[in-house]
Amino acid sequence: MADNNKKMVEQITSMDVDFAQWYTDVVKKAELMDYSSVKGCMIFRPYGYAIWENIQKDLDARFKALGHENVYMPMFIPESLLQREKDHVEGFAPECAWVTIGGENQLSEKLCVRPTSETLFCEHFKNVIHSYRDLPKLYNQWCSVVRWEKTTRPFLRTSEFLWQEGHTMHATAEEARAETRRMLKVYEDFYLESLAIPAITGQKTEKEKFAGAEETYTIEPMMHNGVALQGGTSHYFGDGFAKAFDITYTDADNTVKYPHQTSWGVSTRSIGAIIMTHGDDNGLILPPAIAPIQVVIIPAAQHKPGVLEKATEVKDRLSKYRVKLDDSDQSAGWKFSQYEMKGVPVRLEIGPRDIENNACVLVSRVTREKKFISLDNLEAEVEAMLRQVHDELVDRAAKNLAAKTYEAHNFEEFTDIAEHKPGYIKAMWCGSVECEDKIKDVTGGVKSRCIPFGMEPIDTVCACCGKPAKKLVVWGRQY
RNA sequence: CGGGGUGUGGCUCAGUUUGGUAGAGUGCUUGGUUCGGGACCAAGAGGCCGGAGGUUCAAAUCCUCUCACUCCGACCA
Repeated sequence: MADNNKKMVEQITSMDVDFAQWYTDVVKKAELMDYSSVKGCMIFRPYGYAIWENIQKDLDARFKALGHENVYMPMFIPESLLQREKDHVEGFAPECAWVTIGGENQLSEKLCVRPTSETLFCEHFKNVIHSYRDLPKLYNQWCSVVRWEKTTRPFLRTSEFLWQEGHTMHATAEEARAETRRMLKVYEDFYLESLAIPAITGQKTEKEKFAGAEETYTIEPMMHNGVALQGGTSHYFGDGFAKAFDITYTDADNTVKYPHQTSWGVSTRSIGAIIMTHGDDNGLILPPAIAPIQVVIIPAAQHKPGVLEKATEVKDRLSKYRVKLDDSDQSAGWKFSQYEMKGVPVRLEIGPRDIENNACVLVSRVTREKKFISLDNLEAEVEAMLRQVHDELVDRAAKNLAAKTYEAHNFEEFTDIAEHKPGYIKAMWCGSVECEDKIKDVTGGVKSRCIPFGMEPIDTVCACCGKPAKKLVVWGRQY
């Protein structure tokens, strides 16, 4: 192995040449998805869907550990129901798909294919919440939603996408606010621990918050090219929907009150985040926690007696992991490239020479370094390398995030960075929509990502207008 | 929704300028030799050229309309 960084896969466009084309190449070549004849919709192929299943399992366990229960709501929303909350319908109406015909008859009321399910949950909450004893209600649903997008890209923006949407009702505003923040933390932990993606978290500005919400919180991972991806959001609704839907409960003091509401969601867009955060010119790199195949075993000289037997034995010893033994008759080199393209975190090579020495070879997808190990230490070495892959991915992503986060103290600095340096810009903000609009206008698309948690002010005046600053905001372009 | 690009065997594309009835590589199938970084030889199968209409003796090629994908904006998870 003279050059570990040599590009083996000619079919994938280099990231540095054309990031968008690289992305499209990877999702296709890694067999994550395919296009369908339905405009704006995509097919999840087995490997891509398996990633989503692992994400689901992981997140679902985190939700259930906190007491959330899964439910399933209808996929249609009658027009009158959607219109109950004014801001909400204004926000979503432009991207709704409508059903107007049932069978062969015109419907008396058209049905929206759900773009999100707040209204359906509220209609139901009205029926099941009567007493303070009925609260909190901690619901979640796994489903797909439809938003009639004008431009689509695999995983990042499709007309139909898969997600989970949590919807909760609480007795008090404090409790609902705490839930909103708690679920954002769940997302933050999930991104870091399971997807190996460190991210900035914080609150959305008024301009960027969810239609109908009082407060929106967000997790904003940065992709390899410095562009942001909204990775998940958590909303606090106050009692706005409760009032619009007339949801009330009788409190312990026998007074009638409105409950307070939250919702929060993560979608299949998170798969796009994985691809664009970790991938390289050889293809996908999957974090071990959600990789459909964590270890691929590739036998060398597999036709020679004893090799496949030994490889199978190794596979059995690693049964606590998701392991695949590829004994197809492709050449070993072909298999190496194939599984690198598909982002399998750890490759295990075993051939006659290794078997003679009671050894095998482990190769990390991140560094592609070969490590010769004794079969005596097999389990521990595999465990260590999987952990190492995860840590290296986190480390690499954190370095990228840090390296591409800049500070701007005035408008000239801001526009200069926006034009020349892809990434995040930390800058103080006066709180006005005018400054947000101006920045977006002048820079051609840089928007406020969030008012981040845990960052100190860097100045006293707004980087845009020079008036006294209220908040530090992280700005950037987004997918 | 505005601007660009592309639609030709499964995939990547040539052929379109100058109409003459479809080609390459790769993949696939079968047989053999190989096998530790995308192996080689041989023989095969597979496309009425995105769709509709028009011009013409003749259309992948020219004209009109349409659909899809893709990139760049605006909108959004």
